Amino acid sequence: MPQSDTVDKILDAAELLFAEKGFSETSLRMITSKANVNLAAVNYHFGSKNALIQAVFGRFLGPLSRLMEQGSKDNNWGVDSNIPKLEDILRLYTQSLLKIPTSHDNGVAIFMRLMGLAYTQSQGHLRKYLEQQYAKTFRLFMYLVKLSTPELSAEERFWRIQFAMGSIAFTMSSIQPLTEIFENSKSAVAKPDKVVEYLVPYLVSGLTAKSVDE
Amino acid sequence: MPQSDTVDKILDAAELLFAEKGFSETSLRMITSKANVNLAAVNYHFGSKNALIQAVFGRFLGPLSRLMEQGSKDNNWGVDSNIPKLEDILRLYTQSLLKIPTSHDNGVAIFMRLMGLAYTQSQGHLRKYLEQQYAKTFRLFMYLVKLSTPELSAEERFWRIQFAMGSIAFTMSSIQPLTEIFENSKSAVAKPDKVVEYLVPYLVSGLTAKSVDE
DNA sequence: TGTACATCAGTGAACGCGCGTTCACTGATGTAC
DNA sequence: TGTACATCAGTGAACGCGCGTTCACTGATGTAC
Repeated sequence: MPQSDTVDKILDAAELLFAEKGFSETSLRMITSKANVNLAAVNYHFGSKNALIQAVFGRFLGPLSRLMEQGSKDNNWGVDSNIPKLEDILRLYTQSLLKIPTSHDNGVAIFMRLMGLAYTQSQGHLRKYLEQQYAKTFRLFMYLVKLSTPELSAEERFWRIQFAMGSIAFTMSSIQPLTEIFENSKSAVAKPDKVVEYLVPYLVSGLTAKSVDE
Repeated sequence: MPQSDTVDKILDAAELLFAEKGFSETSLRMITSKANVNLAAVNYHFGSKNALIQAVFGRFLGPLSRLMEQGSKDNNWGVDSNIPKLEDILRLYTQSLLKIPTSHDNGVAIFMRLMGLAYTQSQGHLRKYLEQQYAKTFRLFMYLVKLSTPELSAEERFWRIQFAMGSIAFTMSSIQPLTEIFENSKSAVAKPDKVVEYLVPYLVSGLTAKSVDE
């Protein structure tokens, strides 16, 4: 045991409970008792519940955004009129998701669920934090999609990206009770990499559909 | 003024506040003070906060599910090998959404936001209520989609419908701060019927994409 | 090497607060005879 | 028509509870001289 793993124990427990119940519905008492640490330890190490929520996101979004930006750089996308194919962008981004190091078995499903919650639960502080921290990654994504779908109007592209975001954030977040995800699910169906296989062609086809503007 | 409009005043206020903040984050005191009614009136008329949440959904899902089932019947879908086109199914369903009578100007955006919240916030009682009340409507939809996409495997169809649900539920629910939806938005972009115009071809194209199984 | 002090992770108990719900009560309207 | 009672919408105040946060404190480890 390292000299202090209290911080990680809190993050691990909080991640699971937030994903299962949501932010407001998870109390610090639930988190600290699951993590086997003192109630006051959260405020000692993180300062507040809101700061803990942000730390949970930072722990996986940091690596994720680095993977995505590195992948884009490795492919020289956007450099010297090197235009990426939409499918390759989506595949890089979804594959990056699967590569994040996680502390639980179903880490990816939990991350997707958390991203879905971040989108829909009105945690003003969290929205602000995510915008500040990851605006760069998001703008890069928008730029690459723009390069690969020149036929779309800016407005239609905007909406289609929103639709696609919805598909992704929702997918594993709310289909079935999370208990089924946590327990070793009987059906192979819920395996994240399998779902990604289904997701990419769906997204490509939706994003490149014939425009209604035409 | 009718002899008692307290019930409606509560539902109107609750609908707006739930859409804006979420269920757990909205207190009965916020609702009753916005509605200008007594705090105890919620428990008097509805019995509990959970029952109020369900009533808010019932008020618009009732008409919606009737519109959808009637539309399907009018088209004779599924009768005498009368197979609907996927685009027509989606168009009927999204048009039904736009037809629900609402008490506010942005009623449809609010409904979509609420559906998104119902999906993602872990309100066990709400999930149970929706399943009980609207299982029939949902099964009809699944059946029609199955008729119109015979080329998909059951598994891939299942996932694609989940993706599509995600797009719909998310779309207007979380794109921009709701304040912008409530205020007379400067951009015509946020108009629900305009967005539906964009949504349908996206969904059709995604749902009918070439299967990865092939 | 020994002593004094500083730092820091962690703790147990309590704080005030806002929450959903309950309860005794009011006052208006309807009903029976 | 008048009186007695029942029904029902609504109310004001209080209830106990769980919440996030705070605070004084402990004890182990590191540092200075």
